[in-house]
Amino acid sequence: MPTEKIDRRSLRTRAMLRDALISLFQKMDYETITITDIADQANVGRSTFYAHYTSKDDLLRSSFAGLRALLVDQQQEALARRGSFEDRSLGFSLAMFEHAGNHRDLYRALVAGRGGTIALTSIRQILSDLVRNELTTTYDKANPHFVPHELVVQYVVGAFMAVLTWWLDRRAELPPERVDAMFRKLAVQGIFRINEPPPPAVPLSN
Amino acid sequence: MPTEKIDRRSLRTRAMLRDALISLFQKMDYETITITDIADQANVGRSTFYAHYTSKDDLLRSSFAGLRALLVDQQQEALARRGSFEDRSLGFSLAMFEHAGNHRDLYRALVAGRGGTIALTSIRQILSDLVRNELTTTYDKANPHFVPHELVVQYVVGAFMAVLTWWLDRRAELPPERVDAMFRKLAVQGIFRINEPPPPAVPLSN
DNA sequence: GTATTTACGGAACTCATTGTCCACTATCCT
DNA sequence: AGGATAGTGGACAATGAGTTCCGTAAATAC
Repeated sequence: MPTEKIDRRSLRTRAMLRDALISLFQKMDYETITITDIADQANVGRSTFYAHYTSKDDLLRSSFAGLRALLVDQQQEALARRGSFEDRSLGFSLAMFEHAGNHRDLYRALVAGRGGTIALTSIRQILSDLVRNELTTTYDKANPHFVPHELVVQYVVGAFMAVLTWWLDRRAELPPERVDAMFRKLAVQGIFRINEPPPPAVPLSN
Repeated sequence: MPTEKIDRRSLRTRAMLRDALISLFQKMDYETITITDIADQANVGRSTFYAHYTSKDDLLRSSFAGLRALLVDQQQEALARRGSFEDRSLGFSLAMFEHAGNHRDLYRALVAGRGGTIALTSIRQILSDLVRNELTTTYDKANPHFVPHELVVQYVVGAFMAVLTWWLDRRAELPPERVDAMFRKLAVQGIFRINEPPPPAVPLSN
């Protein structure tokens, strides 16, 4: 069992520190937040902070456990569905857009500053694992030995992260389903046709 | 004329500061570099630094002028070429891979640390401008009013940056032409087929 | 070539933050 | 209840950010 009975006090203060960081995130840039700020906001001694986390980054990184679980679920569910390849692929996408949309303010604060780096890196890491896993069960069989596996993973996740941050910067005006559909159309058609001949000339007539 | 005759001494010290930062980049993380370090490395007074730049970030950002010019050239050249849509599209890609490959050590140092953020953001900005410009002359006509213009820009640039950093992390083993080809195949086919029906079922037989 | 303008150096100073330490207290666990 | 564990708040040295000032050096203007 992974739960090694941690003292309630520890759990409490850790939660308070997490919440404090999230609160501060909405008020100021991540970089300008100091350990003192966090400790004050959490009503906790500064030395207490160091008893649990080694740095701001450490604290931030530790706050991405739930998200991973959520996305893994969604992926499993999508893969288990019937339907075309595109319907079942990239199952994390919609869930991620929705999650980000629901916590829009937080995410936008995250993405904005330089501190977004850690957050985005964490998310990127989670998504990379998902995509990598998904591709081993699908893409590989269809397109063996053509483009390095990991290149496709990075391509897809990079594109996704870019669309996600763009969407958030735009105040998430488009409904999640729409962005999701657009992203996946771009991505899936790009990924699964690389063995085919190039597309025809551009249809200027219509 | 944009050159407002700047004192030679200024030009010299600015160059020395730039070089100093680049040197230090190879030795230590961007975050751990201090203004003092830069000034020392450049053999310049610390106050002199502040006479020219307001911060480390400011200095770093100012070091991306040449790159932009190079990439714009490449794009123009590629667009002027004859050939298929894919051949002419995304003309910055190969140039960027080659530039990064030639200055591999520097780029890898840039990408590695957290300070890469500023560098990567600068590059991302440059590339976004290029792609946006390119799409207004091509993509728009082919796929009007379907996916927001800017979404495609972000999608492409995000994917590119991800592939680029992955490639650099891998010590740039693949030749630039290869990565370029792979990236553009993924990107172009993904971008220019969004009006067409979905791809056929996966060819498991072969 | 001289005068004027501009940049440089370097020290001094203020301020904010980090990270560590310690003795004391509060809380939990069983 | 009593030992273990966690939290408190203050003191501490160390580091770096910016700013200011003034004497000196170098470039530019004419």
